[in-house]
Amino acid sequence: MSRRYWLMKTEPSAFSLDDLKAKGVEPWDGVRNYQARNLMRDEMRVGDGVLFYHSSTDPPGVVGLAEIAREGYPDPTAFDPKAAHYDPKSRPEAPTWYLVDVRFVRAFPRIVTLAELKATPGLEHMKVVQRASRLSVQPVTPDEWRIVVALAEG
DNA sequence: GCCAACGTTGGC
DNA sequence: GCCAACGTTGGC
Repeated sequence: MSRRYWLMKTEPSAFSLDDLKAKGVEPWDGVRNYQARNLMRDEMRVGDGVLFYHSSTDPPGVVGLAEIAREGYPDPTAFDPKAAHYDPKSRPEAPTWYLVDVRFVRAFPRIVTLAELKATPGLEHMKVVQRASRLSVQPVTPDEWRIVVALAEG
């Protein structure tokens, strides 16, 4: 199986690429969406590439690269009554929610804004450019990956 | 702050 | 199982 590619969204006020750079590796916890859960639990492999996307900021866009550092495992924050994303339906013996660990790779020399993604031929089918795209973990094709990296670093 | 899109919940 | 109401996301 060859390396695959993903886009992962985060609000930088909560967790930014700089935060990931400081930590090195971070568990991507708190995702409570079944499509995103399925991708993290079933599809992501160690070494897969991640476009790191900042949302709910001005401007939103891809700010750098990360990679999958650990494959899917149960999200411990779902079991913790004090955690923000606690889910009593998820139990350790039958977990509902999964996460992966993400490792910092590099920051782009400049942000590739959402507006730029929308204006770039070849990226029309990226989920993130589609209206009201709420999925916080999205697959990216190899061509889309190359185009975005070339925009930032080309 | 607005609001469209979308996922989830709950009444029936 | 349907679907209206509701909550959340996230761009603008």
